[in-house]
This record gives sequence, structure tokens and C-alpha cells, in this order.
Amino acid sequence: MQERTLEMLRSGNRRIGKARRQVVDVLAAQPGPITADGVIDLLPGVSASSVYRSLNVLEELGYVRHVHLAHGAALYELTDRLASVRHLVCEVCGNTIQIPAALLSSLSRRIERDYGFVLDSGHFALPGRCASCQRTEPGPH
Amino acid sequence: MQERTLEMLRSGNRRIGKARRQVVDVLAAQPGPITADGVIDLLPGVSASSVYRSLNVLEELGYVRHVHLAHGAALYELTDRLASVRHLVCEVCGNTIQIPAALLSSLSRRIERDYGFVLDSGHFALPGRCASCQRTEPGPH
DNA sequence: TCCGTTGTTGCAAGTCGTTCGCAATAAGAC
DNA sequence: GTCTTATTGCGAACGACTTGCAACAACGGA
Repeated sequence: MQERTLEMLRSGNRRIGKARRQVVDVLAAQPGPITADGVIDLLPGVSASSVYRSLNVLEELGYVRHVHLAHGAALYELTDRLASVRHLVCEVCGNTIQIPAALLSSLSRRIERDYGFVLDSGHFALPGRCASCQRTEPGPH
Repeated sequence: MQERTLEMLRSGNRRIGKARRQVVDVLAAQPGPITADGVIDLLPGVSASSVYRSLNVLEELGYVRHVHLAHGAALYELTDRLASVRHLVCEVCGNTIQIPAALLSSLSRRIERDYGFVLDSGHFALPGRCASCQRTEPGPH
């Protein structure tokens, strides 16, 4: 774990226990977003509640963010990774496609200008149907 | 209840029981989206499971749609009403703002063109901060 | 109008994702 | 090494739904 990360983790009366350290390692090793359950499965020696608590602490510290899907568990991803990326999630097959966050910027600007509302576009994934699930029957979602 | 609605409800081996009829009435009386729990509260004589089941059936029939928020319970709204409207939901105060669905159309087109992904923009609400909650501390969401 | 089929309802229990209370453990400052 | 207190694990609780099951009641037909 990098010194920079350790410093971040220790800021604000924080300590680094067994669970926290392992959760950080798992997150850092992911190429993309992962669910809390995914982390739990990768860390059989760590209790589920500790994983959830660690994820929350790491989020407070700005190390990760979570993204909601229309249904089911949230996805966690390193903050710096998420900064420039948004997610499309297929409602049929569940696959996620990453798109540049910039694609949403004109919509964001428009909404802020017209409604004074600041979009938090990193906080939700865009649901829909991917190319290969176009012809599939509609899901129960 | 209109004849047109009754017909729709009776299509596909459906019957109209006490709960279903009342749920339809409540939905029709709403000026905007409502949660399942909101419907349940308005119908003390109807069981929660019947409300959920009715909402699901009505959704299959195309009478309502549900919209997910980043957190908490989904919102239900008449399909024809939702057709032209999308929702902004403030993560701080919870208020929802309706915006024309058309605002999302260029984004939708772009995503479909570039990724073959068809956005289901009616299925999620856009989270963020409304004008009056701009300066509030970030929520735990 | 009564009948029978089968969709609908209510209740309680179950599921999924996540949070919480609590006592035991262990970081890290001194 | 000591001591304070953050962190952990466990199990119970939670919110939002879903489901199994037996009782009930629509509605098409006789």
C-alpha cells in the first residue's frame, strides 16, 4: 500500500486494522467497479459488516465512491477512477459499459442553468439495453 | 374508473379485485410520483403485499412504471404521465423536480450511436442537489 | 342465478442489501 | 509496555420487497 494512501487512511483519528487494509487492497486491485458482496467473497476471513464499515469509512475519506444501479447492490470504485468515467448497465445481462463522464457535461450544465440543480452523475449508473440484448424480452425490472 | 382502464386491466386473464381497483384509484389521483409505501398508507384496508402485487401487475399491463432513486423506495407513476417527464431528486432534502424528457434525448442518441446502448432514462431519477441545498454538507449517501 | 375455475387477497415468513449494538480486540501515541 | 479508543466480528435489526399458502371472490358459462 502506498504511503500516500496510508496517510489518507490515518487522517482524522483513523487506524488501519486488518479488515480495512484488506478492503483497500481488494479495491486497488480491481480493474473496474465491484459490489460490497464481491469484496466480501474475496475476503473470507473478514466479516461482512467490517467490509461495509470499511467501505463507508473509505468513502468518507474520499478514497472510494459508490454508484447505484437501478436494482440490486451498489458498485464501489476508486474515486480517482470514477472521476472521469460513468457507467451504462444493461438491465438484461447486467454488463456494464464505461463511458467518458464528459458525455454528460452538457446535460449537467443545462440542468444547472435551467433548474439550479447540480447533477451528481457519478452516483448512479445509466440503465438500458446493451447492443446484444436489444431484442430480448423486457425484464421484470 | 374509465372503461378504457377497465379493459386494459381485464386483458390477459386479469380480474379486478378490491385491492387492485383501489390502487388504480390512488395512482390516478396522484399529481406526481408516489412510493409503494405512500399507496399502502392511503389504503389502510389493503395489505402491503397486495399493493406491491397490484403495482407489479399494473406495470406489466403498461399502466404504471416505477422509477428508482439512488436510495430508498422506488416511485410509481402513470405511464402516460412519465412518458414525457424525467425526475431530478435532491439527495439532501429529497424533493423531486420534473424536467422534460426531451432534455435527455441528445444524450440518449449519442449513447445509442456510440455504444449501441439504448438508454432507459425513465427508469431512474437523476440525483444531485437542488438550488436551496447547494451549500449543505454532503449526505451519507 | 347458481357453478366452477382460477385469478386475487391477506397473512406470515423469507430474501436481499445494508446497518447497528455490543463486547472483545488491537492500533498507535506516549 | 500502557492506555485510550478505533476497529472488528457476531448476530440481530432494518427497509423494501417478494413469496408460499390457504381462503376468497371475479367473471364466463350453464
